[in-house]
Amino acid sequence: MSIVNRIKPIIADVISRQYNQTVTAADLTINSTKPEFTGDYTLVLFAFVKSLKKSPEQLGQEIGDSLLKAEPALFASYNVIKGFLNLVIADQFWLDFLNTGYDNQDFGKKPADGRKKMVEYSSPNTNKPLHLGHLRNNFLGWSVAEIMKTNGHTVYKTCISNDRGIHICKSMVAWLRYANGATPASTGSKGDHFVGDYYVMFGNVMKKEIAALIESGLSKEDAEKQAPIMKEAQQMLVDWESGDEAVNNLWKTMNAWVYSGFEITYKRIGSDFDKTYYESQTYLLGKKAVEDGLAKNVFYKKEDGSVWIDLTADGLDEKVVQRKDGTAVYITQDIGLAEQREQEFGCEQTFYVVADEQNYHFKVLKLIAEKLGIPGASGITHMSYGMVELPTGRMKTREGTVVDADDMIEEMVNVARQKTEELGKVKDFSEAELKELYDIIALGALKFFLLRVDPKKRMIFNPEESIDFHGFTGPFIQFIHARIKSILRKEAPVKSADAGSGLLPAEKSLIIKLEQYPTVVEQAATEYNPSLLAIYCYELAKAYSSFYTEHSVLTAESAEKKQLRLRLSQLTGIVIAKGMALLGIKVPERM
RNA sequence: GGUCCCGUAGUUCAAUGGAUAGAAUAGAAGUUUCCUAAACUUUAGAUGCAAGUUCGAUUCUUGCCGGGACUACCA
Repeated sequence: MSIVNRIKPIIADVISRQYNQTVTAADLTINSTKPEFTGDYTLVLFAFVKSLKKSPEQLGQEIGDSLLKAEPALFASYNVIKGFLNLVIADQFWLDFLNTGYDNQDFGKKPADGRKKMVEYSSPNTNKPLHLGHLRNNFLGWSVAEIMKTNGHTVYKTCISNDRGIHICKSMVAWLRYANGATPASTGSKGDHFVGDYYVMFGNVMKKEIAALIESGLSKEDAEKQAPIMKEAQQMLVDWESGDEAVNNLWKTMNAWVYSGFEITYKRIGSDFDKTYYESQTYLLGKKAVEDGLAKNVFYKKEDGSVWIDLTADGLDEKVVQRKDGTAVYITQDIGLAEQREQEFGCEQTFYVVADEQNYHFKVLKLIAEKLGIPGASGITHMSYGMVELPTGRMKTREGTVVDADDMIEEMVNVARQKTEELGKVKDFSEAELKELYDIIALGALKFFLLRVDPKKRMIFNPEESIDFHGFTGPFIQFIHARIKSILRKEAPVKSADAGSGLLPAEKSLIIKLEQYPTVVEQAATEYNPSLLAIYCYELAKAYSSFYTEHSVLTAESAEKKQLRLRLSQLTGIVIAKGMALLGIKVPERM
């Protein structure tokens, strides 16, 4: 149990008895003591001033005295400043914590609780390569899943591949028209990029065709409807749905190209899935949901045959759930898929890692699922995250302002190589070792950059300035880990010896930070927010860095101090490695 | 028009209603005979505007200004 959770009931009990009031642990506000004051944790007293009818200063003195009396082994001293009771935890508590757990590889890990969760993330379209926005999605989804696993849950990672529809037909049409049979192999390009180029080409050609039609006298609206290439794509979608063999073969071929490209990227960034669903296989599931909804009078049919749901009572709109031609719309497919997955996995909660532009969509989705009485409907959770933008605004495929994922990674690797060569600290590394190190640093920098920000918030990526390996970055934390490993290679802590008596400030700050790790993991899991863990890892590394500069480990003042610092180093190394692993970031032995 | 989100140092990000609003980076000044200087230390710099609730507001409420998303028989 964490120290904060341990002292809370003690304090609540002391207050309750002393003032004859019912105060529970949940009523207490306990913060880390600000560095400019003396203390480890601070109780905020203002909340009790009114009900107990005493001044904050007096309250603080009385509670502080009682705590020292009640738990002399736990509280060393206290001081009261304004409405804050600053508590100093006894050194012996911190030393016991360190000496019993300094080599615990499972620190922060909870036992399995049998609760099942699903995280659906990544979910790409198979008509273009992944970009920076997809990377945020992939890193967030993967990390949240791993954090929840460490928090004791059983987690399934899934992916829905948006592999059919008009957007897929667009790249197919362009390929048919202009490729002359070219393939990724014949052009030496990566499959997803190859197909993506034709998707872009489609847009360019359509723009020209529309312009020509407008020139010949058509209105903009009509021109957009009548552009020949668009009509071809629409016809192709109809053909695809009717099972046309040629179209289906082309579709299979081009999707296979894209998947071969995705596989390379996924492997490199570490994304993995327990199950991948394909829209081409699930898009008909919505039909059953529609019948169901009509039978339950949740949906209603208009004269033209289209099916709707009225959500105005819930503050939303009327939404169409099936077109008049009987085909399913996107949201209905989602309902069908949700139902199927519930039957397959039976998770109490399903996280959809999808950008916040779809907030409305998921509000509607959950409402419909609930009204239909689909099991697990209440567990539908939109893990909404903000989009990644450039300093110039939103990334747009058509305007070529998209930051490609593969290019991005490559550039980070180049910077990692350049910096590493400049520093010249790993000249004895083999080619393979260097390559691995560059990847670790490059992806560490990229993942940390995207994960350190609160997922809910939009973030700006500046290509010129965002690639940094100094300060609040992944490579800084990796560097601290390498330093720790360098010490531990020379000498590791000894199991038997008991270490330390008093704690110096830098030692204590570090140990307090270490003790918080399980609490941070738990919080990151319940709030599904990896940035809490990223910030924590940085603060821990920073605390170690200051400690390292101020005190020598291997040539400590005494054998006892050396043992203490070796243990501090070892536990810090473990927590950094474990914490970063939950973000999908590896840490090197040397760098 | 309607619904929702966001405005914090030059820049990118923090801050369960609590102490003098924290970091990083860019700026200024230092630190290496000593476990890896991708480091450490010091310094300067910010809550869009106006009211309200509160002992206390970056946080809650309202208005204004500025930015964004959604509001398709698209996915």
